[in-house]
Amino acid sequence: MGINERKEREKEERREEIISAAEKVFFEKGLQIATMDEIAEKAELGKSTLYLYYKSKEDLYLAVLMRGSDILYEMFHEVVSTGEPTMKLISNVGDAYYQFFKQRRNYFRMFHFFENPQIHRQVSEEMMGLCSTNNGRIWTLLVETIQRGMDEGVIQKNLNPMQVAVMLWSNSNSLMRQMDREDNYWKEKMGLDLEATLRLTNSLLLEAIMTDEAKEKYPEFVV
Amino acid sequence: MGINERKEREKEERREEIISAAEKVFFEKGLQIATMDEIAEKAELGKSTLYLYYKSKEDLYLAVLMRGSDILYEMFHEVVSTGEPTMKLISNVGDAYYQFFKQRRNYFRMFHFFENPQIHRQVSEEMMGLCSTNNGRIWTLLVETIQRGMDEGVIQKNLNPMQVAVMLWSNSNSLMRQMDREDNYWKEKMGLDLEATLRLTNSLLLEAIMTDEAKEKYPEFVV
DNA sequence: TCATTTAATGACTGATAGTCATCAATCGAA
DNA sequence: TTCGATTGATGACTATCAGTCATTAAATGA
Repeated sequence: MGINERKEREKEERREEIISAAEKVFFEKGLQIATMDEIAEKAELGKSTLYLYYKSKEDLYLAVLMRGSDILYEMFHEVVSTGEPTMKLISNVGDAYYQFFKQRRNYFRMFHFFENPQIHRQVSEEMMGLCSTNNGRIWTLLVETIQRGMDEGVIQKNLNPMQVAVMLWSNSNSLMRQMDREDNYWKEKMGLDLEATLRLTNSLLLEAIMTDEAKEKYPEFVV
Repeated sequence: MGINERKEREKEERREEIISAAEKVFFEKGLQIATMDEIAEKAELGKSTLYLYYKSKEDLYLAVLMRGSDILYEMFHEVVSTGEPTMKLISNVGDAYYQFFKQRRNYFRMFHFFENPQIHRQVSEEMMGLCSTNNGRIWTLLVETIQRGMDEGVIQKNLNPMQVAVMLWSNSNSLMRQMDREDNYWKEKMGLDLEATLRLTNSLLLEAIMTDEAKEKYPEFVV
């Protein structure tokens, strides 16, 4: 039955076309201001057609967003697969997230969706499940890397690896969010370089979770 | 001219009534789902009347939010006025923010508004100005306290006091935001206590910015 | 050839932010 | 006290937009 396979493929292609059209509009306008009519026009489809593929505007938004989390996962995966010392890997993952922020700003912005539960009214169960799986991969990768650091004795063993992951993520994420919003305000009005602040807090936290042996072995991580 | 003063007073009272009605609705539904019709009904006024007092739903939202930032300012102000050692003050301010989070959850949630610039389309210049002033007071208070810590030699002098303020705020805020969203998820699915994570990161950062003399003098802040 | 399944759509509904012409109450000058 | 003017309040309206549904068009295969 080659016909069914072709149809399946075409359907998948159309789905991707819709995501690409939506991406353009969401990048430009954000979730609130983007309209399904505009996305439909950009996709050269009727608005109703979009609803054959996605149940709501929010679902479609998440479909775009997942392209972003796939990219982030790949970046992290590449970083932790280099075979460098684990302490360096953990530090590099932080740098990679900053790279993602700088290079994929539009996707980074979309991630804010998860930070504002008030928007979630129209998200379908299925889509939320897909996103959870996607995010889970990233968390697993982070936690495993930190666990490895503990096993190798460079990270203090009395800490909870997930706690460390949340701590580092939370800190980076929050400062980058602030940079995205109002970097210029802090720089010009307050004379404060948020990028430097990010580097500083990362260093302080990293140093705080290292073992004494690791500090001797890797003095470059000691402020 | 007692009449004009009475009118002025009545207008101010009505303004407060509107804010109180809006507060109930926004607390219950959040910015997106709350409707001006519902607020008008709760205030026992016509919807159009609301627009005589506030230019948009967002402006009204910010009027409510500012009640929250006034409360937070008062809490911080009380904490830093106790005359305790500055190191203790800085630590207490962190605790106060956590108290605010626990006791004034609804206001804490509203603060998220500032973290999502995509919502801001309808905020008037005036209202944004009022909010900036309000927030400015809080930042000034934080920065001054940290500066005092530096002057007294308990905080490392090579740091930028504003940088330290942003660092501590950003860290607390981010973790509390996460607790608000999905504390149960992390607790039950991941076995992770976010409150403990918050305490840990606060301790680590605080210790990292202290001078060596301060660590000797105040060993309770050393992990 | 034609009935059936599938994909696509335009016209529609319902909800809601924001506007505006009009009305009502209060005020102050004559 | 009277009446024009000012101020406050409102209901009816518009514009916008997410989401629905009956209908149409196209592809399929018996």
